[in-house]
Amino acid sequence: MPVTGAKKPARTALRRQREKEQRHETILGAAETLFVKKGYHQTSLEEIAEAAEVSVGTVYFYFKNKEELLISLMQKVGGHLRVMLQEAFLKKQGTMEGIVEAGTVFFQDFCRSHPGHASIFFRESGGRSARVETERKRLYVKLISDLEKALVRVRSETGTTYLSAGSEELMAVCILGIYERVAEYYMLWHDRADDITEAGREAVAFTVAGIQGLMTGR
Amino acid sequence: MPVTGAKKPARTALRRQREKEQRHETILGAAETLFVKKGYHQTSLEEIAEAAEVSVGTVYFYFKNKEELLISLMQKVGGHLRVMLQEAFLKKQGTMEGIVEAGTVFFQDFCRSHPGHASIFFRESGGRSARVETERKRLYVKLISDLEKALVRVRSETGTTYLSAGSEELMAVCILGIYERVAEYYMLWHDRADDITEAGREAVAFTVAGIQGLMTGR
Amino acid sequence: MPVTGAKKPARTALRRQREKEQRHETILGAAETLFVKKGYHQTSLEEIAEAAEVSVGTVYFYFKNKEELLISLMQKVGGHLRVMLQEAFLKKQGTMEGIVEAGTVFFQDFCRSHPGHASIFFRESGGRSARVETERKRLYVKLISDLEKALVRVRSETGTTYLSAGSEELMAVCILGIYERVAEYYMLWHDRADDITEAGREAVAFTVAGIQGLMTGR
Amino acid sequence: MPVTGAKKPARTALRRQREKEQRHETILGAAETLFVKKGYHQTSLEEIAEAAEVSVGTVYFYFKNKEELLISLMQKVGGHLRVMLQEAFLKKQGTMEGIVEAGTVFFQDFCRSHPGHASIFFRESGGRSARVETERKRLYVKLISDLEKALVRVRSETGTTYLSAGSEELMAVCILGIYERVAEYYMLWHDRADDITEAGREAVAFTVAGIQGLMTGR
DNA sequence: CATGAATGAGTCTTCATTCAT
DNA sequence: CATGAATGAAGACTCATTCAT
Repeated sequence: MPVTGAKKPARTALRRQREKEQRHETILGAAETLFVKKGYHQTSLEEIAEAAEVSVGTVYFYFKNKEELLISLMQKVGGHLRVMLQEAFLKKQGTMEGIVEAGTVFFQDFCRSHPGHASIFFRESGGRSARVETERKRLYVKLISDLEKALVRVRSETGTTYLSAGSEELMAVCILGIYERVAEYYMLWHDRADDITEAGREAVAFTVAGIQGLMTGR
Repeated sequence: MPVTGAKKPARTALRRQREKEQRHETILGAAETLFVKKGYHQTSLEEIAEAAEVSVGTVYFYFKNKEELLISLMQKVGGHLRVMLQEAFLKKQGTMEGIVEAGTVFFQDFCRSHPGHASIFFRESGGRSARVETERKRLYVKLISDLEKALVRVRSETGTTYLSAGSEELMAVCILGIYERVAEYYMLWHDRADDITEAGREAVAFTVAGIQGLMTGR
Repeated sequence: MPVTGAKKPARTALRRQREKEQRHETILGAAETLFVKKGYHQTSLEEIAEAAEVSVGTVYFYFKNKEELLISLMQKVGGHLRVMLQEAFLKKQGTMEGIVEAGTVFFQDFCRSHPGHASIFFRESGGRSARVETERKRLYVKLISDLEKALVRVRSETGTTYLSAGSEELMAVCILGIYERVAEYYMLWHDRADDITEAGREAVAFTVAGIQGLMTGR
Repeated sequence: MPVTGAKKPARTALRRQREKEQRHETILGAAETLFVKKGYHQTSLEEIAEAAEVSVGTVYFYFKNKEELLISLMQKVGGHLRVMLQEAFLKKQGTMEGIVEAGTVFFQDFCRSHPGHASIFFRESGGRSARVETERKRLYVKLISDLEKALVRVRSETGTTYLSAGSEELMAVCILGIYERVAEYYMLWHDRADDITEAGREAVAFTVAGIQGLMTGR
């Protein structure tokens, strides 16, 4: 059939496209593994290339430079985290349970299934070049803003008020801080993979109590 | 008098000792300033030497290597922070007010008078070499342990219990996470130097509420 | 008609031939523009391909390598220059006016209509690889030889002699040196596009006087 | 004697200073040799270091980067050339003989004793980075300006006028062009080391005749 | 003790060139 | 013929560290 004949090149092009994306992912994955294990500065591009089973030049074909590799990783992880939290908020929209759900999702799903992600996002991203720092800030601010909005909705739905105009922002910042440190402490330092379940539960309880503590009307 | 003669070298030795300590401090100060401004990896030893108005070799006389410089700094800052918090706890021993006092001291005194310290401790220390990472962990663990003990005392003095055996530890971790992120968010990112006062106050309220939320008996 | 059928592929072949030549020119043109603007070493093959709106591989189909691109350009420009000068000599064969004409053509026509050509020939060609250097020399020698022959003819036609046996060669070299430096000085450095007219006129006068100065019989 | 004792450190410091300068020269010399032999781009910094019998780092201690090495060389050579020409002009101040003297000095002294210098100045300096190009221009402009001033003096001393207001500049440019091409043609290409003597003599004669050709009053 | 010149291993990055599709 | 992804050798440059003076 001529139709089949005509389709062939299209198929090839598609396959190529797919292969290209796969390679992009492979390289990113190799970088992630190494950054988590050895740290950004302690990882050389040659190592990344080797781990991804490509040449150094190929890494540069897919990523402008080493910094871009880290930023891509941060964005991927950050985006992933936002999506997870957002979905949790939506499940129990406008209630404190949404906050609980989000925390649970963070500690049970995000941390447990991608321990490296937390490492990239909370540890490797800090104190690098100006460019990285800017991106890190951008991502944090987005996450905080998401949390803030969820808290605003909780307030308006429950018909209460918070201590001050900036309370939602402050609480969002606190919650992120809790997530961050608890994750690093229990997962990356103590490797108490099962403790994170229990710790996460209590951390969420702490969070909820903290929020309620800043509510004035009831 | 021979006594005078004998004393002279002692005096010189003392002066030398003093000068030595001063130089040590000068170098450490120069490193701190630069690490805060440009980041650890972006600062070269030559820059540090220049800023301290000594030669590169002199820096190596006082510090084993660059890493040691960062570790010294972390220890200095970490020690300073511990002392401040410890004193706060002691003022209102065994009560929740001690926790409040500590938080206040952190946000009002520590952050406001030494903004660079927070940067060193919370940002520059992360994701460096294994050696630095170990030290960072050690310092965090100490701080957490201090907080934990304070919480234990509060519990026993107030005659309550917490949710679980690990609750104190978990809460300590949460509190440190809050301190850390709030400090970076309001001070280092937004440069809202005055907002930290208000934010700090609310963060402390959040903390207290969180702790009380994990108390079971009342 | 079968004739039409037979002719069709021929036509296609012709078109192909034409397209091929066009592409060759397009690539050469893109390379010229970029070499003039950024310099040979500062221009990458990818840039050339992009400017010519073809792929990198295509450039390699038409030119053996990057060096070949520069050499082709040099040959094109050199050939062009030779033709222009040759025509000028022929117009007023064997007289000093032919020399004048050639100079005028160089400064008015060559330089003004193709400022990039002078740049390629006089600036970009120098100090590259051995291969390029050889080619450059070959082209210069040809030009000098042309000039030399013109000077020989002038001498024999006017019935004079020059200072020595090598005078024609020496004068040819001098003249090329004048062309070269005057062109770069007024055109490429000072961008005094109109000054080149006046300067060219005087440079020609200088040249003529120089030649006459080496004539012994009159 | 205590005086000797006191002087010792001074002597050491002086010797160090001298050694430092020597090393600077050694590196510059090694670079010159290699640039002349292989060309700037074909010479790697490692080769330069090896030729100078120092480490790569040492080259970077004395020169900011590779470009700086070339620029230093150009400046050295350019300065040297200027001094030689200047001295020649001064010998026979304000007369055409000064011009003759300068030409003679260029071809006999400069070219013959430092064949590499001419290569660096006239060949290696062209078509490099923007920075180098700027410096090259600056040096050429200075040389031209020197020649121009000498020509102005000749005019005023001899009580003649030139064709136009820009004639001196134009003639200076022509003369430099002649120097340049004649040097490269006879020395670097044909390696007719003895021919340069004869060619130089005639080139000077050509120059003088050219200048006189542009003189209007007599 | 202080100095600062010297080291050189280690890195990132570029880019001409190739070749499977 | 055209494409453009892949290669990897080559090179510039940095910087922590050492050590003779």
